[in-house]
Amino acid sequence: MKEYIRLEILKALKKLDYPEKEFIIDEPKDKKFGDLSANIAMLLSKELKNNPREIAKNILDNLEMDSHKISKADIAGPGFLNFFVSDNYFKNELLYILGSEDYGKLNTNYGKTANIEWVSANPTGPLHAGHGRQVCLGKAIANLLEWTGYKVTREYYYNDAGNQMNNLAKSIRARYEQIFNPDFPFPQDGYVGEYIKEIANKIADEFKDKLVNSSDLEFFKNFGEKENFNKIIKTLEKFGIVHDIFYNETSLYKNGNIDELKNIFKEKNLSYENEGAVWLKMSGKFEKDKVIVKATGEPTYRLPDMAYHIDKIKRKFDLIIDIFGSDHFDTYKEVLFGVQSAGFDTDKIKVIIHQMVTFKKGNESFKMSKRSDNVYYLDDLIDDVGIDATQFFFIMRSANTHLDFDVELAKEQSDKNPVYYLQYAYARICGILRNAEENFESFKKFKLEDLNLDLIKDEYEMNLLKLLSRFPEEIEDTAKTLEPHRLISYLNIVAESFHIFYHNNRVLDLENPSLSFARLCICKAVQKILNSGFTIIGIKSPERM
RNA sequence: GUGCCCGUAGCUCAGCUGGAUAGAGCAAUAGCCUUCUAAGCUAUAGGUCGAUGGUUCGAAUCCAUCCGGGCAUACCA
Repeated sequence: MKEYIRLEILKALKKLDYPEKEFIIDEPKDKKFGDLSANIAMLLSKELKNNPREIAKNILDNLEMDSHKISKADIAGPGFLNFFVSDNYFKNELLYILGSEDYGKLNTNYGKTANIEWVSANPTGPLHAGHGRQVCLGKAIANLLEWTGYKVTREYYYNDAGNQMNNLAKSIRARYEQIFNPDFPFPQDGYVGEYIKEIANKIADEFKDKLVNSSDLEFFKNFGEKENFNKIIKTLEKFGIVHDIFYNETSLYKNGNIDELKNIFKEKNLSYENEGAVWLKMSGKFEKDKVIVKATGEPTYRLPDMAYHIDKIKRKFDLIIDIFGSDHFDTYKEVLFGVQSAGFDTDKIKVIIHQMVTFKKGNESFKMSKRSDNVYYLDDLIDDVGIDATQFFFIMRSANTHLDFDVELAKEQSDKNPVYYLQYAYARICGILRNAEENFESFKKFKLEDLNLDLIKDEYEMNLLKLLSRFPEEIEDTAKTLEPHRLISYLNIVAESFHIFYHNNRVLDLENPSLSFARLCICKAVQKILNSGFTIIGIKSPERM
């Protein structure tokens, strides 16, 4: 509809010999200004040295609108062109919603491939609550991309060769040794969580004291990695997240990609040795050059990260998405810089940075820290508030603002909790449909062809239809910006409008079967949109609450 | 110090490709259940959009400076 109006306005501009200019067509906040509004006249006013209202009038006089689509157009305020879309347009859209399998599913990106890499926590321990934000964001974004036509590869990258993993090995070994000798020293920067002891106990159960005084750190590392990964994957499964590919750092050594990249930097004279380490020139874009290979001969995380991104580029995805917390802000810039220096195009890579999360129980807020023993794990959070509330709370705010996660509010099984507002609307509709199915024999024989659209005229009904027809556009916007919280705002308005509709219009009425059927159809359409929306943002559609 | 993010109602936050009277949820106050789920609806109250300048027909939105908070600034990842 927006496009239609835009085209017609452009035609009118041509007729008037006005210059063509980019302008905005948008829904005005106030309904009295119509369904859509264009600001073209104000934008032209300076160039034409004329009063915007007069320009608007000229445009309006030269507009030829199809009355089936636009019932009225007028001028208001400083020179807005306001359009009133005809009710029939929305009613036809209702038929379309009811008739199509997945209204709002776009084919904009049909045939394209996307890779989304997220979570990517190293297997040094279970996911903590703070990880939840990117876990949930990534899940929603991956769904969203699929909904717009992308073939999506979900990927998890982890470092299994670095210092952190050595640290894990040492920590587990120390806990294991302590079982037999309580005085065995624990490494200074070791991981102090209880889960390390659990892993140590498991080793002791299986191998008894055979590994005491063992220098086989590799064994402890592999054992720990496997244990931690099982836990991480179990947590992800609770969200229904399944990664297609787990990509580990080690494979980049095995296939020679890291050596190859090292050579590219050397040949291009972008790296140099100093104090035994290899440094990458950051050519003034960063404060100083960065180490890519330590004096010990071990690469820092940067080099494998760069090699990994180059690998993703070589796999020819049309879109490559990374999700990181803001604490990785600098590293991703370094990595992209390195990839570019090596001669690869990073245009396809989009990085989503989310800000940190603070958790609040009542007035007490607490932060995540792996160093402390007292960690709030993602599993704990899920146990506390449930999977849907977790998913919802993590994505209901824009990723680039700090998130205050109110655990008490999320736990609340009541009207206070914003998740239930949405889900309740859905459950209510299911209730009505059940009622129709069970108690009103007469509706069963109605078919879509029997729907009398003339019976829909009430403002609450029309309001809903207008909202529903906006769904595809909302999907497109949300997908373009990769900001799932926008979709939540929209679904909120849909739910609200439904509740108001419900309150004012009795749906099932034996005296008025045709009207009841019409309203039932509206309910079904709302149900479809809500269900699609919930599926994308990643929460359930409960039939009863 | 430098880079990035944030500062909007008592609290948590939407709104930001400039547009008409700044929105929602929670909290507060007052109403609505013999009728499809009251996890709902209705109404009232609540604001110098951090501050100051600028850009223009028009700024919460763009620019500059300043103030406040977060994150980063490792031969950890």
